[in-house]
Amino acid sequence: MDNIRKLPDAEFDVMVALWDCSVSPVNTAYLMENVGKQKGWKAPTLISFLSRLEEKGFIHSEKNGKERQYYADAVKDDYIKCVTIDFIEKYHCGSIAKMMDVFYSKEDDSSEKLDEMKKWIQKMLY
Amino acid sequence: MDNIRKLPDAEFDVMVALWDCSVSPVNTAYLMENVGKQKGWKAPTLISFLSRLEEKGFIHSEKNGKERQYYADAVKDDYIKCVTIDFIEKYHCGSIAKMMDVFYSKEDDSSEKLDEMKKWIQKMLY
DNA sequence: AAACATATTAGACAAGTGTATAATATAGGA
DNA sequence: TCCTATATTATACACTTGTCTAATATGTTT
Repeated sequence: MDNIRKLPDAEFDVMVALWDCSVSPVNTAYLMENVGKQKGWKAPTLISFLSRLEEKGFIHSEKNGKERQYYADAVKDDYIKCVTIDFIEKYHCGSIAKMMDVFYSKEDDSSEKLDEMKKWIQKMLY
Repeated sequence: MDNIRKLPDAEFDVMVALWDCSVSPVNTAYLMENVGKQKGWKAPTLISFLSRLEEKGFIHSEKNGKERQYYADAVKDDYIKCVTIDFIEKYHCGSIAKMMDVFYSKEDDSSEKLDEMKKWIQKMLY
């Protein structure tokens, strides 16, 4: 329920890489391979983001020889849930239904979002 | 479908005030009354945000005597729709259903969000 | 031990954002 | 017309974010 600090884009991308890898810890080389490269970052750029994430308490690291190993501390689902709640609050008065309205208009009653939601509800109800 | 530029928090708050007022144009005094005051801004702070919004093409203004009148140009629903689509893309792989998963867990089958969605779907289906 | 290769650190810088102070313009009254 | 009150403008400044270059540290090879 606490308000997790919202991360800037680049730091979030790094977190995703950390969250989505099967092993832990990982080193900078791994992260360069998995996000840095696609983003076109130089190694110090990546490490800069990692330092900031560490300051913010999202990760911690250990020096191992000349390398450094990184561990994610924040929990992905918790973070995503927080930002999602904040988002709905800010842009849709806290109402999921209001948010859905955005995707549905009288003229367009073939909304894929509506279908998607129907399926989702069905699944939830069995 | 264009990617509307995402506004920083303070500028968005000003836009909301502009969008949600019944008249147009409005002057700075009105906006101070309706957002500035609650936020604790000094007049030049508000005007600073207004100038930036004008640069970004979200509003335009006309000088009238010693005052200035502001007009919203961007459309609220369009903007909200854009940021919402971007959000779902970034945090939920573009899937509303995945987003709903965040609010639903096996242990907690009394989710209010689920109820809200059931009602929404019902309404949509009549 | 000296030299190399490579990873990390320190520091820097521009752009964007939140915010304000000081300067200027202008409507209205004395 | 001159003064006053008030709105606007011009600037400025600190912090955050994205990004990097130059400096430093360390494991490896000779």
